[in-house]
Amino acid sequence: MEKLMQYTFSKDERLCSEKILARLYESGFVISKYPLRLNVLLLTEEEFTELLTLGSPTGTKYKGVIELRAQISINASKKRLKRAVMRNRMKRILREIYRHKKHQIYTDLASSGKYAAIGLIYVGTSEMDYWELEKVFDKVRRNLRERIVAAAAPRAATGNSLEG
RNA sequence: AAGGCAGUUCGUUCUAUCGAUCCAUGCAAAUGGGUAGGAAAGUCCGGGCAACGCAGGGCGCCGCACUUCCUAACAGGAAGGAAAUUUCAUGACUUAGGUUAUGGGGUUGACAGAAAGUGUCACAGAGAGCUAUACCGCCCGUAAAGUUUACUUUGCAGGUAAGGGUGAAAAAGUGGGGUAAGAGCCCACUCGUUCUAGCGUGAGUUAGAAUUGGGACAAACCUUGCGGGUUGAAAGACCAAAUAUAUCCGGAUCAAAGGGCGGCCCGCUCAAUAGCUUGCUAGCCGGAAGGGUAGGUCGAUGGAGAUACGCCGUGAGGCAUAUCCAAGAUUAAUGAUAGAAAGCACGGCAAAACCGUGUCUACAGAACCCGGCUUACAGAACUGCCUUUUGU
RNA sequence: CGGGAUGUAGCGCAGCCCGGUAGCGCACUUGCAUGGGGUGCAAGGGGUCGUGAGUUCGAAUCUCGCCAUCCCGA
Repeated sequence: MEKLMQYTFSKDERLCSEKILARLYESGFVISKYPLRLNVLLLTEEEFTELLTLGSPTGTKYKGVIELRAQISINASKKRLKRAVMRNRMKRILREIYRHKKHQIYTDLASSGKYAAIGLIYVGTSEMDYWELEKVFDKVRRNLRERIVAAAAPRAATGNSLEG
């Protein structure tokens, strides 16, 4: 039962704050594996709860069963993919992949006590299959776990640098 | 039956699992329902809507341009006119190739004005534009020479646009008369222009008369007529949050953000509320400038709305009645995966049925909303026309 | 979403307003000069003027429709 609940993708899981997005692309680190590109910004618990209340206008809290650990924004470049149909299709496939795989990222984040803002960008110039893209995503996710573990060890240093 | 052209319509469906968004019900959990196109595209026109501006007129700028109608409006559409082009039939001319006239059908287009003015017409050619132009040629006169004694050649002064040549284009065309040779110089027909009459709402058309008739380009400047206030949903209205008023302008206030003198810069001088460190700080309202915030609601989906039937109109379309509500996101939904079905193509067959195979099933994604235009589009169906073949 | 500009030889550009010959620099080829190379000099080749129509006797140029690229606007 709880397993099925993990596959949701509601508004609270999407990154909407302009402020955080600007910080993400300015000071977040990058994991790149063609045709995907991942911008990640690790956050503290206070920052993340503030982000959640900002997203909902009435200040209502997230009522899901599992605890949220990340917000994501999925994009496809207009320069790489000319047609709007292709851009929409790749974004939808990426969203489905993230929906099915996000619990693995959540467990990685929970093990080191971190929260994250993620920007997932499709930088390919042609369309791809769901299954091909899932393989690439797995590699990117494994890379991300190493980075999270590395960031958890010198915790104070990274936290200060993100503040500035 | 096949192919081509034009037009119209449609443009995949179902099931399972996991989701997204909106609406309704509900305290909640949840349940039920809706969810992309004909072009949503290009952003090429026209409107609605919003803010700001606005005495009236002129100039300028931009756009449009056969006629009548449709429309909220339009550079859109409908019907018509004239033209161009293509095809067929008939007639005439020609040795043939072909040319030309009339009529029918199809297609096409930003079809006002060149007799208001300016400009351009390369190269070639004698000459490229209001009574133009004489290179070759033709003709008259005259002078010289030659001789067959009425001709030839050359020069000079004229006439000539018929013939040659150049060019995209050479100053209406064809035929006849006329003449020294020629010429709309005269005549007939054709074309053009103007006028009159009939028909048509009108563009025009038909008939008659007059007329020598003054190229092309306005998608060159321009002229005439008509239209246009500017900006664009990032318009605009409101709520929340946040901040800092140094400075400048105007006003309110018992008073103060200054006044007076010399022509100006500038200098001198005088006056002023409260506080205290006695020369510094500080007060209200609106605007400019600067700073802060980066969230939400409305605008925003019931409309020049869709469907059906009836009437009017050649048609675009209009009127009346009935029924219906049919996407509404905002880091941006309308999906992903799997499996069937249907269509299509190919093969197994000569055909049908059936079976098998498949890198087949397009173009393409709302972003305030409508009316058009343009462009893209696998495949399917229907209608009209044309061509070819077969049968009667 | 709303504006604007550009497309010409392998590369960078001019010519377009006001129509008639497509040109400049670098690069390329050949020759000369040098013992050889560079440099220099001379000659030469190479362009559907992005694309499809229209106006015109004639279009890179004027007009319209498409295509591609780039730049602005919170």
